Amino acid sequence: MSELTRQLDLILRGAVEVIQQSELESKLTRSLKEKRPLRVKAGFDPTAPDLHLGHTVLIHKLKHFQDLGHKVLFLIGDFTGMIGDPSGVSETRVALTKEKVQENARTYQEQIFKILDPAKTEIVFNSHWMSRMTADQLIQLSAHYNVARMLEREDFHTRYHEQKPISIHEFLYPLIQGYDSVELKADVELGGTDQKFNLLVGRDLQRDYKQEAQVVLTMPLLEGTDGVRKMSKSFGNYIAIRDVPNDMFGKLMSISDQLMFWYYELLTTENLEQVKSAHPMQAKQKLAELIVARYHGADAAAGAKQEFTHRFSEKEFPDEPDARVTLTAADVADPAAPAIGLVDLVARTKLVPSKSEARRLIIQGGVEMDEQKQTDPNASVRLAAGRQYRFRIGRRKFAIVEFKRP
RNA sequence: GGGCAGGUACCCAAGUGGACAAAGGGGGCAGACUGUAAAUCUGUUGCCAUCGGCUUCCAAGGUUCGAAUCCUUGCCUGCCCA
Repeated sequence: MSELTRQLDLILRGAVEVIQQSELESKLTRSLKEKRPLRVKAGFDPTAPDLHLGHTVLIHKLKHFQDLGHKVLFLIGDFTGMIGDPSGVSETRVALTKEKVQENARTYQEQIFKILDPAKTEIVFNSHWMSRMTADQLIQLSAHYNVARMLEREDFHTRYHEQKPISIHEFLYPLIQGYDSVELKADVELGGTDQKFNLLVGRDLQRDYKQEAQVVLTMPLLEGTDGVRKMSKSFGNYIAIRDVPNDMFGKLMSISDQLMFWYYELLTTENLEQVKSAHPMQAKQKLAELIVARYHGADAAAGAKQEFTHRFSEKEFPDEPDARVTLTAADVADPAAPAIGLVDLVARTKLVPSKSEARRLIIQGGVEMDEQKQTDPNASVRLAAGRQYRFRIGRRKFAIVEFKRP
């Protein structure tokens, strides 16, 4: 197998689309001939320094390029972040301060270098050139594109037709992202399939600025734990790299079997045939273990697995409860015969948002005290000093309650 | 600048003077079922509480015995015309 084919194979693995493959081939050929690494760019939003598994699909692809000897330009879109991107329609993002951006950047590094090789990675900030751009230059830049083409972007198109707001500055985002490629002289830009439009703007702008157009490589979007929408912090369906081992493990175990295969495909190098022939539950546990081990180490993974089995499979009380409450004489009506309403007690654990919620939970059979289901919301619990009461509150939360005499 | 249509609970969305804490769907939570899942079914989903009470329908005022519903002003969004 020629070196070119070897490189292409790895680069294209898992990719959705390459625009244009012939350009990629000639860039690679030239790179090999001139021993000049390709400049591979991918941009990230600094408002969400919590990387999740969705991001790692892209980061792993960057890693592939690195392994092939190319140079990774990890772009942090701090300029755009400082303006605040309102694209979620519903919520306006808060503009970030310089300090916050710096802090986020450090957080990024800490996380991405669990995957990438620092020696072959350059972290760049687009504020570096964008904050120096004059209004004059910005207007010139915007003259390189027109509104009709902007409206081709699906997101804009849809919102336009659904009569939802589109701010002017949202039009600037694709432009700025494209211009970043010009500044960086990117050979290749990676992005999720949702980024396709923005990536293509980069090609157009590079041509306008008399550069060779970058190759665009799109990667699939990873669905979140709900299996429907893309993984995103704002949907609350994400698994963050920095999730503690137990959470990470638990979240991975809660995905559907179907989604599990997809995760295997995009996040691991496991042989898919073998995965499919294994028992789904065991396969899922293995996936969870693999991923936890990647970010937290093998010991943590083994621990998380054990904890999970203990807590959910066997429904045993965990080593460390989610809440620990100590009651004193001040919490009971009659210190001589200490007792407290069940609802109040459950609310005291702070594992439910309100007393009404506690009441509901009890009525619905979601509360156990010392392995006994409690279904009477008006019940009161008699407390013996020094004794620990073990509560299960809801599906997966546990609390220890103790009454202490002063 | 002018005209028109809107702003309802976590989200979408009904309601257009009293029976509205507010239909329906999504999401969440719980129960059943399971493989710990998913799917499905059932219940539940403002707060406090024993009856019952309290605070909500963009904001502030007003009309009324009574307002999410009517009026005024303001803020926000969309469409059309300039």
